[in-house]
Amino acid sequence: MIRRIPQARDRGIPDATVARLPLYLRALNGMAERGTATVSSEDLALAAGVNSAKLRKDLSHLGSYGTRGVGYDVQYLIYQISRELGLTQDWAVAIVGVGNLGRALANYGGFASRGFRIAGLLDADPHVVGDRIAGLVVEHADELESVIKKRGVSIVVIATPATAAQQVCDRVIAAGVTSILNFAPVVLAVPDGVDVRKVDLSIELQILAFHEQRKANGGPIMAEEWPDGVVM
Amino acid sequence: MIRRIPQARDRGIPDATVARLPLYLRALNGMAERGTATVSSEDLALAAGVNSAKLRKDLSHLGSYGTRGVGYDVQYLIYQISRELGLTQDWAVAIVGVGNLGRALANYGGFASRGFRIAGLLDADPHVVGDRIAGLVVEHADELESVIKKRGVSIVVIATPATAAQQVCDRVIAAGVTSILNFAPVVLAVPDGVDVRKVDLSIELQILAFHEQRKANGGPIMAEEWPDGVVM
DNA sequence: TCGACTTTGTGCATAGCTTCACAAAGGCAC
DNA sequence: GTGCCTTTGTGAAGCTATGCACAAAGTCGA
Repeated sequence: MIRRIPQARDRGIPDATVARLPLYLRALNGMAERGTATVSSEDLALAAGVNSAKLRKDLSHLGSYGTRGVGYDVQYLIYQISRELGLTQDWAVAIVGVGNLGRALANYGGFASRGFRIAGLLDADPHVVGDRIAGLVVEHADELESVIKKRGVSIVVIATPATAAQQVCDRVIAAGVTSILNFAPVVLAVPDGVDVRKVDLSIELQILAFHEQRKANGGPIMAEEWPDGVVM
Repeated sequence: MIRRIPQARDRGIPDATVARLPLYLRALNGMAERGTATVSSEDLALAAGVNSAKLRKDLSHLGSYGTRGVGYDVQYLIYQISRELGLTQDWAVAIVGVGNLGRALANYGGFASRGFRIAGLLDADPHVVGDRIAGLVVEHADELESVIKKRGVSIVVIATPATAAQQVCDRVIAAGVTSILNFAPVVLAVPDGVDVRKVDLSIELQILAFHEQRKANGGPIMAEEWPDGVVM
């Protein structure tokens, strides 16, 4: 779950908008690569898979960066969104837990290109410590606090088994980290002021199963359960 | 004209509720393992990391399964939520793209325990085809349609590079699949009736970076001073 | 049986998000 | 400049989600 942070009154950008900005950014980067100079809200919305009114309202929270009758300058908008998201600076990220998932994350190219630098890989298993992955040597989990402090890590990714997650979480918070991305299937308990985002692979499948079952049953309302409140 | 009135037993369950049911289910499973027979909304909400009123409202969409003065029977509630999510049946899942992420997914234990059976691993790379992962032999992507049809695959996980994702998507839809979990960083174009859920690792980090930047800048007060800072 | 106590299920107010629809603003041709 | 065209930015309306607060419904001891 995401803990809400008190936001600026004037420039408090809605959470729903923040969650979509990376989407716009990716669509814009694709356009920039293809040499597109300007783009209308209609076209950008299409590329990002949202409705154009929503896109315009989202962008209006950042400022008035479009030109009426023309659209948005691709490069300028990339810059503004990047700045808003904090991607114009370099973020040092540590990944704790170098199992299959941790390795996948370490090798994922989408991080480096967006200002996220993997500054440490840590694991508690002596058999894994010392391995070289994505150009980094895996360090022992005992080094967690020192890695965080020495390398200025401000975001930690937890990719450990569920049983270890809370302990790792407590330690990184004690070491001053306030942003955590959690892949372990547990609800982490954190004090106020710490942001936790959770990615749960099995939850997504369960949501799909729910909808799939519904399709298979021939519609949203099963005859046997037809409610009294339905009016014809 | 049919008008749907939100009500207990109405099968139209809000998306926000569906997204939380797996969370409750996990908390309940933990309690069942520890031998807890009944649980109050207060305690279950605590374990799932939500507010107890929200939990009760969510559960009320499934039906009236609690006992006032006592709480919810853990086993019974597990059954009801599982049934609602469609987890009492077996789902055959195919994973396309056996890179680091595909391997991580294939080895992830959280699937099998919830009725998701990995029925196929496919990849286009001849060097990977034939590898044995999590008890399955990787098959060539050319076999996609036949694997889907022969093994009754109803959910496909796309863990390919971005460039291959849309093509894979088109093929699985043509083969009759209507539920897709996409890990590739692209917006998939799909016809009506097809469900796509997206997990994007870098988006989550970008959202964290946004909040982290806010904290670092001293919070709401500072925000007011940015707007006209940079001119292009 | 009764009364005290616990906990659910939900009406209601509020907050947040989405979408529509259009005036305002800019470009462009002449 | 003037008029026309395109597209933004946003007020307002409608919809969905959240959380409070409490009546209703149950348990339990005496």
